[in-house]
Amino acid sequence: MSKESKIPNPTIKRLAVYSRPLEILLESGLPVISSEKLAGLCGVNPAQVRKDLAYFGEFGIRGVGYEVRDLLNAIKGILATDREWALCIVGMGHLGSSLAASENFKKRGYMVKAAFDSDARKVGKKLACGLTIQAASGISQTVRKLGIEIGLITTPPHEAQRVAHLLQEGGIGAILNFTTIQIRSRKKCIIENADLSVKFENLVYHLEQLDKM
Amino acid sequence: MSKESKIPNPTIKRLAVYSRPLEILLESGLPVISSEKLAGLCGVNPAQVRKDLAYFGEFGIRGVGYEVRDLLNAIKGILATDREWALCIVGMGHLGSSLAASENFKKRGYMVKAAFDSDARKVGKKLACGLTIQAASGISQTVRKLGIEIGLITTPPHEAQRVAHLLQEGGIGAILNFTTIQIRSRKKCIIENADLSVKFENLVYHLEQLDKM
DNA sequence: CCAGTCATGTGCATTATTTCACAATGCATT
DNA sequence: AATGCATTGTGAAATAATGCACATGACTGG
Repeated sequence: MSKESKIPNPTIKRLAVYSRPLEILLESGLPVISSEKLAGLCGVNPAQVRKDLAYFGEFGIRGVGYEVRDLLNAIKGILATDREWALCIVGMGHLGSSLAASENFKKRGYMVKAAFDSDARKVGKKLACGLTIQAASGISQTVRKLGIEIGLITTPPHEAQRVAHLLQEGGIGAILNFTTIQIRSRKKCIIENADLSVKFENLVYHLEQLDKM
Repeated sequence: MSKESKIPNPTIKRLAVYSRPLEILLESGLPVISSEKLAGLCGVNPAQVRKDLAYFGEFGIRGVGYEVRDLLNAIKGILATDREWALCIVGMGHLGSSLAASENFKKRGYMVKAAFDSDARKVGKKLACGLTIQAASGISQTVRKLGIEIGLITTPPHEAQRVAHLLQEGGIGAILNFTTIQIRSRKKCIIENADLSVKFENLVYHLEQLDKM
């Protein structure tokens, strides 16, 4: 139904990247920036910047550039980061706890509404952010009751699939999977992987290539 | 000089993904797996699996599949994850600390050899992993002395560029940048970004698209 | 009001990546 | 040894993403 002329996924990722320097430039009071300057700050091609933005409308002024404030607002609107999102975290190990504690997320409107763990010894513990760790068995119920939209999975790999299922039972819309296994789902639910070790191995491969030369 | 017929980067990332189920399958004792099954486990196309592997040689047996043990070893060799790598972490906030504490990394051969912070109140503190937090000013020296190959930057964004410079001064080979800004470098140094908020915004954009329908 | 300058928006060529489809080949069975 | 079956390895087609190059439009100064 939607006419959406299919936006490439890399474009969405880059919009997020563009928004970072724009935030800084806005604070520094710069009124206008060219695609060339912005591209330089983000390490991409200027034509790429213009094309990415052009998917969503004409935000620039020919011969001048883009108004920093307007462009940033436009991007926030496109990415839907101009509102709050309700989150939960499953798996209160080192990573899960550090995410729960992060002030950065809250600042960006990602509100951690619940924290779960399947380890009975952790359940009931109070986190620095004020939340109390709940039993993983109650995930579906809590997700539904609190209207949680995004779930972070930071459990050991073998629990990830089961947890994903529980989250989906609760009607969650998106999952960010930090574990090393791929989650499979039948329900309509967006699943994004954030397996750090993939990043590491990528790095290490390229390092090794350099060494060989 | 190297004839390397240019391996696509997505291929490298997928090799890492393939290795996860293979590790599990190896433990479970399965001797052989087909590209179709492996592809299913990883959520990719079977032809993709075969082509990815074919870049590096012929690992399969026609009519049979791939021997799990051999294939896993081959992938580990390709990715260079069959040896230890020396790491340091700069920025001992929530994220940096949780990475330092992670047993997973150590298990995979990523050895955290040093931890830095520019906050004088944190310097000298002892971490659970046994390391003592050092002053950021000593980064170059320590990196060089300990032969550290990979640096993780988990500082606030405005410190990232300066830290990257210090790491490079120490002769580091690769940087994994967790901050929201892009690092620029003149030296030959591999820089990979692991900005979590980009993942979030991607998720949120797609969620919003679904809601609109 | 006109000419000059600058930077956007975009059609098109190029490059990169994925997927198809099938020939080649190993194994099991007779 | 020959036949049938299963699954690889791989050209070639299809799809996706990037980058070039230039026409277009906005602002400036005379």
